[in-house]
Amino acid sequence: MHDRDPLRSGEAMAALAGLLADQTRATFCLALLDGRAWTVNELARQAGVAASTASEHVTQLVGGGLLAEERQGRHRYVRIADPDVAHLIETVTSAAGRRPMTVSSLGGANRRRALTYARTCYDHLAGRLGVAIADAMTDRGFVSWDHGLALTDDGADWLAAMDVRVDDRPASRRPALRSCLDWTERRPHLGGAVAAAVCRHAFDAHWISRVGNARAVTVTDTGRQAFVSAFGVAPEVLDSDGLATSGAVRRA
Amino acid sequence: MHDRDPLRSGEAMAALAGLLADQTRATFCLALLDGRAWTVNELARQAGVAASTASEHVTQLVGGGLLAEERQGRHRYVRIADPDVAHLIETVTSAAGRRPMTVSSLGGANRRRALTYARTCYDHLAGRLGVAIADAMTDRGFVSWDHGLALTDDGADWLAAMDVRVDDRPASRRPALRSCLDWTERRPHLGGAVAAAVCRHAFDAHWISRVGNARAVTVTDTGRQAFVSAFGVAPEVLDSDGLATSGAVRRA
DNA sequence: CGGACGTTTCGGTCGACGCCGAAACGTAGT
DNA sequence: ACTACGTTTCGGCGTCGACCGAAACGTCCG
Repeated sequence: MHDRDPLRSGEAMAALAGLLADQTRATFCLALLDGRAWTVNELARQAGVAASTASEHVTQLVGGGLLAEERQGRHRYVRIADPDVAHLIETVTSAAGRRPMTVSSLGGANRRRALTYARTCYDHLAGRLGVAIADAMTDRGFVSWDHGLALTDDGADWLAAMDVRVDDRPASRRPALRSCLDWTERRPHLGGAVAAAVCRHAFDAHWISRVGNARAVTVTDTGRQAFVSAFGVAPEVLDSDGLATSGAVRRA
Repeated sequence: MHDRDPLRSGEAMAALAGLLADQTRATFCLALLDGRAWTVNELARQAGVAASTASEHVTQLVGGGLLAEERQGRHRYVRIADPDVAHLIETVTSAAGRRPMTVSSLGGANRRRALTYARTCYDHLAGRLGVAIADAMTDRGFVSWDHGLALTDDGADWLAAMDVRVDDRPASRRPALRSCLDWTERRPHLGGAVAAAVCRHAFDAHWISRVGNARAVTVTDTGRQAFVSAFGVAPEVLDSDGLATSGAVRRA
């Protein structure tokens, strides 16, 4: 067994991918994409495994640098370590979603509905609301897709006018805007530092609030007004049960 | 065993990550990042496994949609299926490279040198040359990093003047420009459709040519002139043995 | 036709790993 | 101090999958 060039051999990549290659750990990561900290027990219940099993998995994920932990009393809270990891997980899931793979079990389509409306994706908005925001900002000329995704000058002014502060000097060169494929809408929504700032602002201004302990969020009445007037989102999109798929196929 | 919500469970993600979670398959993917088609035997030798083993791995990767195959006579050529897959692999490797993980074996540092100078990364340029091009295009105002990575109007004009045709309507919304972390330089170079067009043009114009059957490329004399005059790359960067790290820490 | 060569299939082996329950450990609250 | 509860450690079990060599299969070429 002659040792191989570590650069060409996929040692590190295989080790990292191996952390995501287990159904239970993958479920953990998906759950943690809501950006909040979960306890070991919560994760165990989410994935349907024993607490002892969950503990071992969490230890692995923390050891691999994917999760950061914070111990408080008898609780052990874990969350996604940093935006890079969130991006990694998003990339893998969206790649997985677009690939054939065995079969889609089609079950549980009911519970799905709650999540398709509006939810958080790590630290930004996703679901029909997230996609609608992306569309609306495009229509108003606040973001441009022409040469890669970018915030326009108008967009920067508009954010400043709303007093949305974008974290401009984060660690590790996080992009201001990123396109993030939405796995329910099958269309892109906005990620990156700007989208995170918008999401944070939406929570702070009580435009949206969490429902239950999942990723799902609801839009408040004031939020409804704000999204329609300031963002230019079509009102019917915000009907929590509307089947109108908004004005799709615009940037097809 | 009650079945779980397929949206929340990491079924698909675990399956996809599992394809990359094996050292041998990961090595295949890394090798295939040069963008060309390899035969099963070549991959087997690259990873140091038997041909039969390699065949089975290739079948898995093709079945998972990561690789596309093309059979010619008694040969079976495989290549990365599409730019999305290349992006996936790049994301995982760069995430793996920035993570602690066990230990870096530090061996094979010699062979590394050949690759640090200039190489291809799927369909664009990487290595010191790739990073230098990214820096130069930034300095000349052809790309902007302010609000996400974007090609400026000057950049578009400049490309047109050089007769570099960018594939503008590809499948699956490929971004025009992407930042791609370089694992030898530890700094970003340019990926995406624009960078692919530049790379293709560089080959067509004989600015660069492949050396051996690896990812490494050399810069020709005409290429040297072109990179210095048209791109504004500092000449010393193109010295194949120069230790000058260019004018680093510019966009730090 | 017959050999050379790239590829694939098939058994079979072996190690790695996910899972559990039971018991131990720590913290928090009564 | 005693109880409750979240977490962790430890054996042990079962499975999955990576690997190889040998043999079969195709294609190309002399």
